[in-house]
Amino acid sequence: MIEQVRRFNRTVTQRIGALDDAFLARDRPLGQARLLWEIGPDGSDVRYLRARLDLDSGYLSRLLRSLESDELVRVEPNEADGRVRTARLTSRGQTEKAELDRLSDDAAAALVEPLSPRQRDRLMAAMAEVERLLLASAIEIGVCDPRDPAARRAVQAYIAELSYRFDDGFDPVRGISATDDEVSLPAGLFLLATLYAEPVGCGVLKFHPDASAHLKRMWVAREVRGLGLGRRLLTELEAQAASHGVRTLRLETHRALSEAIGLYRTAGYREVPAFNDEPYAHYWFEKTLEA
Amino acid sequence: MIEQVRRFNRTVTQRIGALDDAFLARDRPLGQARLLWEIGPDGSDVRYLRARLDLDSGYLSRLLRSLESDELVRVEPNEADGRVRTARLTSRGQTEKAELDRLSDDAAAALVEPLSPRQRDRLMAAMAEVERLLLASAIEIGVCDPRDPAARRAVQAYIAELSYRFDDGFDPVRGISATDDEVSLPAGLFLLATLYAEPVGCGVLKFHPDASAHLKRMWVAREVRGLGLGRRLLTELEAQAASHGVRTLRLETHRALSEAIGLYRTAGYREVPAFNDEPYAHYWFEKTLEA
DNA sequence: CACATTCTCTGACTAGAGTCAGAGAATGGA
DNA sequence: TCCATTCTCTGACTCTAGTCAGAGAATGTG
Repeated sequence: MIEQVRRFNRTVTQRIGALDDAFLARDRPLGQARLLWEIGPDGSDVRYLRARLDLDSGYLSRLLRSLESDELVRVEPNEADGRVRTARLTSRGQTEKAELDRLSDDAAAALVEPLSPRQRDRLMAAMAEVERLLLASAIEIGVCDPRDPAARRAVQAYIAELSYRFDDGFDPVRGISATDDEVSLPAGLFLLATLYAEPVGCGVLKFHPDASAHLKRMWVAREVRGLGLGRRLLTELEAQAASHGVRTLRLETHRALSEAIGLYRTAGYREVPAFNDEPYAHYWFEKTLEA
Repeated sequence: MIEQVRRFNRTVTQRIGALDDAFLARDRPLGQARLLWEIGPDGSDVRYLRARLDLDSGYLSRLLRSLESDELVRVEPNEADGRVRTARLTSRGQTEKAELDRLSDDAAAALVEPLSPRQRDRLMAAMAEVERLLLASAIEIGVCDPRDPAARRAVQAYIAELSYRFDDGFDPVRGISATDDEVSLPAGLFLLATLYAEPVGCGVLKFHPDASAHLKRMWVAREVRGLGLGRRLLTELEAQAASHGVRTLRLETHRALSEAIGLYRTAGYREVPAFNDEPYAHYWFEKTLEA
């Protein structure tokens, strides 16, 4: 298997990487080209660019100066915060970016050109599959403080999702609580899944004194559904629970969340009578963890 | 379709490219690491390394010096030709290379680690498919002088293949001729397929005064079979023939070459009575080209 | 044997990519 | 208001990668 990954690696970097680098940049240093690309049509704060491209602030500053002297970019103060500066593409910069885009398109087209229509179809399908699965493998899961901004965004997305899907709406304060303290160690924990530092999933545990735990806030972002993230989160939550001495996991869920219900059933949860009065619940589940 | 290629590109270079570069080299400049890798267990002539990695001779020389000063490589004169020098790994160099290998393996393993067994299987299959098709698209086809060393190697491989497959052996001088002059323009042409500058297929045409041409020397290297190269070669030969005013293509083939026979049939060639006395032929085919 | 060619190497460059320390302005919180 | 922090920028570096010209030894060829 590892041999396959490495062979793939070799072929792909030779074929695709070559296109990318020098090619795409048309006499422009790669760093500048990447930056031009990342600024985008609406401009970007310099600090965002720094974080996104993971550049040294001095280096980024110099890159921006050189793009400015080519009149491709304008860097202007941010009106909300005087320390921050915002980079915007000039109209010349937009033209240049469109040109880079075109070259990249051409390179991609040249790649499939020698293939027969059937081979092209198969290549597209296989590429989509590889991309999907590499995306899945790029998702990182870890325990995180619920006060972390990324965790906050995850919970907000979770609430927005439920409000949208429940025919009766969703008001988080009406349900069983999951305060910051309740889902921070040692009382519980917050598990966050991120893709390139963006939150794409979460789940929380509240530990109880009787070696049981309550599972809540299971959420998987729409853009990464179908990648098995729900199951990965659930497995990891169970492992975390077990390592904290939990023997029984309990959870409740809403009838609208059919994928979640399916997930719980296939993961070995059995339906039990209502063990609380959560207003948004229609199903209650329980699973005994292996020692 | 182009969008798919570019999306793939982005994801893959982010996930796989990252592994490769700095990572794999463990504090060693990438150039040195690549060189260490390319020298291989039996050593390599410096000129081979230069051609293979496409490096400037001065640059390569300096890279070798730096590897020598780290005692990873020994460069010694070639006994057969005093101008040529041969680079060999020292035992320390071999250890270092094994270490790079191990890191690369680990990186590949980490890539698949978050996936479920089923996802891994699908990823492996999709990677193999992408790799295969990108390899196919990397094959370049062009008219070439039959005296070119790469063309010579192709013909030799062709002869070796037939000698192996024909139960009655194969002696190229007994068959219909295809001399250098006969398969050079304007009398004919030699079409060569190369993969990374290595010959992997060929085919030749001999033009006749009656607007017909004779097709010979169709060969596809074993390592690239199943990539549709035979059909690509045939299509290109037909296009070349048509552009030289040919209306009728003729060819003969041996009963042992079943894939070729199938290819000719599905490409619109119809079997005709023997039109020559080629001693190794069992089938004769003909196709009228569209104007 | 003379002469062109092949092969490797050295010297003298350039450019891109990136690091590190610190200055200076703006901001936020005690 | 003071002080720590945030954000951007400049100056002074390093390292890798790569180019170009030419020297010098060995080899092949008419």
